[in-house]
Amino acid sequence: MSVDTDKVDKAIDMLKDSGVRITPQRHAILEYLVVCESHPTADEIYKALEHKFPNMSVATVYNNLRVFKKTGLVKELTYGDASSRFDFSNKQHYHIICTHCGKIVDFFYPGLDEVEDLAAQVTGFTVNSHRLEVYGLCPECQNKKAENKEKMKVTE
Amino acid sequence: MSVDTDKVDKAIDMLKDSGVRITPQRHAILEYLVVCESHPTADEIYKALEHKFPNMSVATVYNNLRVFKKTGLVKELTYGDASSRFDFSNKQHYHIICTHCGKIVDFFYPGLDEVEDLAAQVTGFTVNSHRLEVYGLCPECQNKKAENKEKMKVTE
DNA sequence: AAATATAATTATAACCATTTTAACTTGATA
DNA sequence: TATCAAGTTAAAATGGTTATAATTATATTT
Repeated sequence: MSVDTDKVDKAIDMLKDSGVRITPQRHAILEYLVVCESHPTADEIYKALEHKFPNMSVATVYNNLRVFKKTGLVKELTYGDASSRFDFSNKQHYHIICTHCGKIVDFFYPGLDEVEDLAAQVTGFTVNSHRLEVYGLCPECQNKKAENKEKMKVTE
Repeated sequence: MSVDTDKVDKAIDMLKDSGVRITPQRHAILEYLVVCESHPTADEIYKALEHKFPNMSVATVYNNLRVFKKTGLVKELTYGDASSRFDFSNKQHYHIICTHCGKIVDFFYPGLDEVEDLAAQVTGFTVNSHRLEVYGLCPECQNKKAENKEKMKVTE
């Protein structure tokens, strides 16, 4: 709890230093991103806070997520047609995503700087960042799959 | 040309083997994906073929891209709100994307299997695939930036 | 080659995440 | 207190993608 409060306070300070006004809505959105320990969509954030701010607009959520993105506090994970997810992150990390249920789990892996270096050399680009995602089946969905196979055998 | 024709023919055979009917529209979309040597959006494909198929619907383009994706012939690159891009790919490769003009360039980099292995170990997932993108400034946009700085100096 | 069944295509409307707009409110500053 | 910029709100607009239902093409069987 106090760790989270600390995280939020640090983030707030960082925003103030960047000249960003701290409104109650901003504070609440940021706090939720830290506390929820997941990768919520804009709508999830909106719904989670509507009891506290019955008049808050979705636009406010989107506006402020954009503000947070600019400062680097928050990263947006885009998925085509589906909703983006937003990730409050201090440390560089990657995501592994279940292709069956959509669950997202963080993992750490150092040393992809060389990929950036090689890409820069080969293409002539100057490199700023990269994105890596791994796709597969989470343990729960593996079990479900196994159970279904069992059922099939029985009813055969 | 003959290399491309060969690629298309192989892809067609592969589709037939998977029990996919080859319609004129399918053939044209596939051919365009091979020949265009880029990563077109669904709308770009649609526009590129409308002189050949004046009655073709966008839905047909989307439907068939989905069919191609299922067989593994085509990969979808998603970018949140913006249009997906579609990539006809035989070899495993990655993309470097200009954050200024949006240009996408392919590059090769072997040996990210270990990332998959580590992610699987740490998370308990079974891994199928991964996605890596590098972001930066393409040479052209680097030049433009440099030119603008020069201009600033002159008019100062 | 004709008949049949299945799959694909078309045109249109619907969907839904996100952004835009314009009016209004708040907060900081002079 | 007046003023100005920034933030918020509510509603409408945007735009990529998908669903629907009717029509047409394709493959298979007779």
